[in-house]
Amino acid sequence: MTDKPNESELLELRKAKLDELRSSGNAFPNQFKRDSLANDLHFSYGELENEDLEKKKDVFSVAGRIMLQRIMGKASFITIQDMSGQIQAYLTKNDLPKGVYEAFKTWDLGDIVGIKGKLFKTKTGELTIHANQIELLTKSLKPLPEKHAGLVDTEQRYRKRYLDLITNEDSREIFKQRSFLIKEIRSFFDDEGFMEVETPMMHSTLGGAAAKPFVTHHNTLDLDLYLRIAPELYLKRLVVGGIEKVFEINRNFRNEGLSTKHNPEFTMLEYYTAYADFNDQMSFLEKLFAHLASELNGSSKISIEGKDYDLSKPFKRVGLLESVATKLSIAQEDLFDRKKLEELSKKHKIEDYKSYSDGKLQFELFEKVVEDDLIEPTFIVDYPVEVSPLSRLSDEKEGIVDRFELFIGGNEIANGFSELNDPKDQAERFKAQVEQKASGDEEAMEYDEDYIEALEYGLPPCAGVGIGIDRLVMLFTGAESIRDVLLFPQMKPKS
RNA sequence: GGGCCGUUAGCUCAGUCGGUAGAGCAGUUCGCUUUUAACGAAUUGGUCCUGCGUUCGAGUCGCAGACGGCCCA
Repeated sequence: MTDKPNESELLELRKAKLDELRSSGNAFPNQFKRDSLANDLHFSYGELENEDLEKKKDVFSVAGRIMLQRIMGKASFITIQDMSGQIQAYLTKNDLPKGVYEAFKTWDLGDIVGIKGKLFKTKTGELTIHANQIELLTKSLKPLPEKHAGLVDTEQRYRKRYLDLITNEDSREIFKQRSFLIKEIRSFFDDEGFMEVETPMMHSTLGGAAAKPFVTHHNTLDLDLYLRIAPELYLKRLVVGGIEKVFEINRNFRNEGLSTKHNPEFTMLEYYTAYADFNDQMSFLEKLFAHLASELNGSSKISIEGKDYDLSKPFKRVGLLESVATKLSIAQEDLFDRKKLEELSKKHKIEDYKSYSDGKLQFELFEKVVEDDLIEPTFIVDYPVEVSPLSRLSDEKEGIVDRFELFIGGNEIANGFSELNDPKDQAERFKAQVEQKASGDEEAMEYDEDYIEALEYGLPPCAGVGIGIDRLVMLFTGAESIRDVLLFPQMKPKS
């Protein structure tokens, strides 16, 4: 937003204050050194009494944004906020250098200050820094949102996330937890002997997931490229290359609508383990989730929709067809009867169902009727091969692949399978994808010749998993919208 | 794409039946040396999202649009 021709009175006044600072010296000093964070002081000295604090005689320097102020004639309290939390400072005319208190009184909420002084406790027991020095480090020109309610307007919270972060502790907490979870995931995979990699974000061949892509253009190569929809095919090339345990945490881009569960760019964890199968990966996921819950909350329990679930217990495992048949109170065989399948598809409003294969219809029905009800952590297994072009065929079940998806709280959280490492089979699956694309499926993959060649050198038996990090964070923080776990969710520009 | 809801001061929100636009916070001025959503007194501040229409008169009613939220597809 640019300033309007006739700027508001508030802005004008503060700009005048800043101009005065400019004319009387450096308005944006950069020399102040902080040695303490608010919460560290509370932690280290919060329990001490005034006698002990007086004996210490330590001088601390803190810095942060003025959030609250209680100004009296010759003494004031202000509350400043830094990245750790808040601390109160006590300023008196007599204890500050000449003229500083008078200058301070012209400062505003939102200004960023540095303070030096000793600690003491007020008569209500609040740890406070008694300033013998205070310096205005950055003048804030725009007024902060309301001090009690904070920034409430959802749109503004997303568009001006910095204001949301300044005023809403809940929001700060979610992003701290997000950072913590990702750090824990990294250390978990590190401990398990995985190597983290980064693979291309710009792909010349589309693959690794069923999704519509974004297209961009490289000028000097004069080449259209896709923003990646998944890193899968590159990560498996790395397994061919001998990185037998590999993972990547990075962005994927899918050209789909926006919703409380979808953002066009989102963060995905994918990992691949050589000499493991999809059953091993389900066990591994159970271990990962129990670990994350206990590291984040100190307990393996998480709360979903007001109910507690213990992630240290094995998750339920249910066959996809079984779940659909149970939900619809029909026999599983009915899901192989083309006529009955089409009737069900029509009834549950699946578009274009006539052109879909049986397996695709079974999968679509599952998504329509079962998915939302999978609140308790549940592995759905036995996926149709038609919707799993990169998964290894089951040794026992015809038309079924060694694949699972993990659902918690009605959301798909993870997708994993034993990897298809037969180059001939993979080539045929790609061809089928190309045919589907030709017949109008915008989400189908392209034929990746280079990947087939990699498979021809030998991909060891392996299994891989993808986890949507944003949805994982939603799960662990209880956020109801993906926008609440993304610092800058996609928004339409305001004209 | 469809339905419902929202958009009023910098922020949080009222606004009755269509009849001069309101409060709290923030700001400004004054007072106040242990306050803490500091307090007391005074006071400034409006493209009522945009456009068109109905009407003597629209924040309010109608139509169209923008942006956002929720639900559905």
